Amino acid sequence: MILSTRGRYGLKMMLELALNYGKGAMPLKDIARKQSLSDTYLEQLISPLRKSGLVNSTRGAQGGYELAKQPSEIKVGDIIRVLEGSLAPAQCVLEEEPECSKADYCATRLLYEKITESINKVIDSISLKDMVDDYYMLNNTNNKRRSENE
Amino acid sequence: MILSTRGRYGLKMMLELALNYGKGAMPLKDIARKQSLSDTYLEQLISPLRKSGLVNSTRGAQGGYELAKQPSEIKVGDIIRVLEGSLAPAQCVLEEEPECSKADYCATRLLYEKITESINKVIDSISLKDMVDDYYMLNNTNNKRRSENE
DNA sequence: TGTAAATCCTAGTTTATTACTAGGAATTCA
DNA sequence: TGAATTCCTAGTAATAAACTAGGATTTACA
Repeated sequence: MILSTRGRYGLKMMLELALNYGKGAMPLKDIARKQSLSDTYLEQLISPLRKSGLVNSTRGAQGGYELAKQPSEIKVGDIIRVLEGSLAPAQCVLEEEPECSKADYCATRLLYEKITESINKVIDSISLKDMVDDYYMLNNTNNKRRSENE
Repeated sequence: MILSTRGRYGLKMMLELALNYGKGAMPLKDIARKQSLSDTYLEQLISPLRKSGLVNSTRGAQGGYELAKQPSEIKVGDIIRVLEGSLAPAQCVLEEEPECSKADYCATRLLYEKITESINKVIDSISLKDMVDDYYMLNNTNNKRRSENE
């Protein structure tokens, strides 16, 4: 499994905020309830998202969170990198000056670089807007669960 | 980090065996020494590789391990999947009948499927032979460390 | 035929990471 | 003022990762 709950729950949260985009602040408890997740845990995850400028918060009663930019301007990669760190297969790919003390390290590093590049290409090409579009597409054609549930 | 030491050490081992391909069995201690890794730990990793038919073993004195197929026939993906399991971002991608109880699960699942597909494309297109070629290419142009060291 | 060099197997142990929970301070609207 | 909320720090419990230990089995070779 590449993503831990941090990344997976974080993506769900951000999708929820994207669905709510333009409708004002959404309290964390609402997000947690909609996704059946622990709100105290989500609190831990949304904190770095706020600090990295992806979401804005409003404190106090009637407060909550909202996206800091348009959904189309937030890439899945931005979210994942904040919550999981870089999705590299090995440390050496992340270093400025990787010390490949043996040549065979480099042969595996080439591989790791190719994997990293390929993952980044995907997660940096998909925005929250794309996910919202997918969401509505799935919702209208395959099922009506959301409207039934809520 | 996508790969744990299992995958990373496993790849190193297999690259070592690929470099030794055609020269008979190579004892695990030699591999461990060349890669500066614990041989008792590598023992644990090579066991599933043998059981999955990627390496053959010869027991007893003068025994060791060798690739069960030509390096060109062993893909990096074969090795990684044996040692790490499938590189999927989330469980639901691996399931036959993923139960997306809410539609938004599906929107993230589409994303996970795209990531999975992209990773598989890379790791299933690179063989041990490719890595060996990279190894010699790096060794001849960038450095001579290996020949100095051994 | 004995011995050293190997693989093979099972079961531990330690360390690190993940996945949370708890409690309370600060802020803001009604 | 009081309820609803974010914000912050520190803990804890559970799980997974990264090894280690010990011994049984096999085999080449002197």
